[in-house]
Amino acid sequence: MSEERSLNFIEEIIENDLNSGKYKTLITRFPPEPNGYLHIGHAKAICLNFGLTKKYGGYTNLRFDDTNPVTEKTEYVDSQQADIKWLGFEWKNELYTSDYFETLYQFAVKLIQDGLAYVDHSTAEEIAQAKGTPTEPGKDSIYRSRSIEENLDLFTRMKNGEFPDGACILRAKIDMAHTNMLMRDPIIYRIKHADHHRTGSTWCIYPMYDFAHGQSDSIESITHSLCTLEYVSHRELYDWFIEKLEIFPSHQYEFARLNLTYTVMSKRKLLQLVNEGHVSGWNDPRMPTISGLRRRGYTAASIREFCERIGIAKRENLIELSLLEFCVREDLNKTANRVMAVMDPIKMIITNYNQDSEILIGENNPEAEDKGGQREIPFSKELWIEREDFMEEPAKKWFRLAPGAMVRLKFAYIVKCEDFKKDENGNITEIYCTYFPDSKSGEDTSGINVKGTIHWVSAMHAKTAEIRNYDRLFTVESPDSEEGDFKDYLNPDSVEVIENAYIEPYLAEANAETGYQFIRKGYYTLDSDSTAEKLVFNRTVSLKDAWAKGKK
RNA sequence: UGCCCGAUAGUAUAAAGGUAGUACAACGGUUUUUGGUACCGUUUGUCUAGGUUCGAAUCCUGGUCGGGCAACCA
Repeated sequence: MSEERSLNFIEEIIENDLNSGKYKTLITRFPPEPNGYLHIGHAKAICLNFGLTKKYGGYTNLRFDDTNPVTEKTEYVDSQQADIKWLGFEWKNELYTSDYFETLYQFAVKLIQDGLAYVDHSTAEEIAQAKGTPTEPGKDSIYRSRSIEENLDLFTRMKNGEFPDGACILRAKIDMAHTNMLMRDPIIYRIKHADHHRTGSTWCIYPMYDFAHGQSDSIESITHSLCTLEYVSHRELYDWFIEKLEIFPSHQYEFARLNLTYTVMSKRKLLQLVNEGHVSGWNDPRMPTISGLRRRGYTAASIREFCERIGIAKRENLIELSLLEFCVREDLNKTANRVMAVMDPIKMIITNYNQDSEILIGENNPEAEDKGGQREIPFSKELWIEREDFMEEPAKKWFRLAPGAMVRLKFAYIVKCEDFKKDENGNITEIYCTYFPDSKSGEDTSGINVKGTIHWVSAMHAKTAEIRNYDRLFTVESPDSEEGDFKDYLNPDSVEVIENAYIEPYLAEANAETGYQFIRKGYYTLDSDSTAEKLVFNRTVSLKDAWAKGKK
């Protein structure tokens, strides 16, 4: 099929199955539990499942694994659907495990009839106690040998709501001494008198994951059921139920989940960050959620590219955040219009500029195929420039402004620094320059060569905006393998808010969903907090900065 | 102390018994009206001990290290 690119181990399995005629059509599924927001780790699974059927044909179902009514909400169903669509994938069928509750119930009845399941009245503690340990076998429950008739009757009564939560459970009868703990008579149905987000109060017994997932795969004729490594030991049970129920044999294959440096990925920990107010919500731009990344300015294409590059394997991994950043820079470099914004302003006065102002023309994106078009940029006698672009006593290899030094103002003229003014504290307040009228960008006849080009905004035309410069959320590579609580390693400087940055007028009409490059600074996007009066920009990622790096 | 996974440059990922390659990172250079981009180059690797073989990252055995497994969660 594909000769050029090497295959990952799942693609190899699929190609073998397709070539041998084992399956004619590939069917996969993405099965999130609707109990939280999707994150970049889910994106890996989404790209895998949908990408496979895109590549080999067939289709992918979206199935909400909603077997636990107390944790699941419609709100999450909606956000998860939106995130998958935004990532650029389309599912064939929108399905819910809860659609199969009746079928699953019948499956359980069959198991009982075949003498392979029983109702147990032991308490949770007793069951845990009797389970044994990985090195010691468990003990049979005293309810294990009940008659089929009695089990049938009790299970019916469980379903009819005759028992309170926890009074009893239905267990598969396998082997209490099995070396795989999951095979020691696993619980398959429990009583929960709780409202389900889709089935309401129709049911008061709900199947456990292990008694729902494989069967749901089977019902949908999923050929390749892909999940993460922590389910490896569940596969034995998955296969056991399919065999005993004599239903379509879906097969489970496991791959390593994504771990990212300077990030936590578990839903529990992300929820904690939200609940304890360390971030503003699930879509805080520092969160690794799809909605957070989107708000931060990450593009769907860049996330898909990232998932492509990290590969699929069975080994535990910790991917460097720099790869994700590379992917978004690579994408935005081709699409983001170049604009100018000054974050830490200092005034520059061009002493020999005698006009009021003029309109300059700027090319929006030299890297785009169509160059991104052009825009007007007003220029005048007084400008804002970046404080860090001036050094009173220039360092070695300093290409920027310093007394007597010359730089080009991007899209405009070459200027020479003639003088500067300080306040009583020694802070520089104003810089005085002269400009070379014949050095205008695009029609430069001055013959002057300068090493540095800096960005600027015309003071009289500037608009203001709030700029939020985000950085990594944690100070250590692997917050959850560090000693103590992962929250001890939160980065106190994960966001720097600049209340009043100066932006060029063109940006007043910035729209969300669009990435901009603030020249020499980074990629930015309009935040949803923006109002007509106050624009807010998020830094998606900084530009590489060889100068800053060299100084360290 | 049981069972199950896994182990290739700093990080990932290829090489189906036959040249250890690619990307990111790092470092150096060229180009540049962004110290960006682009382009070129450099450094760094098969966990270990045996065995099979003309030949082993790959197959076999032992060991070491890492991860998972004892929720009425998924």
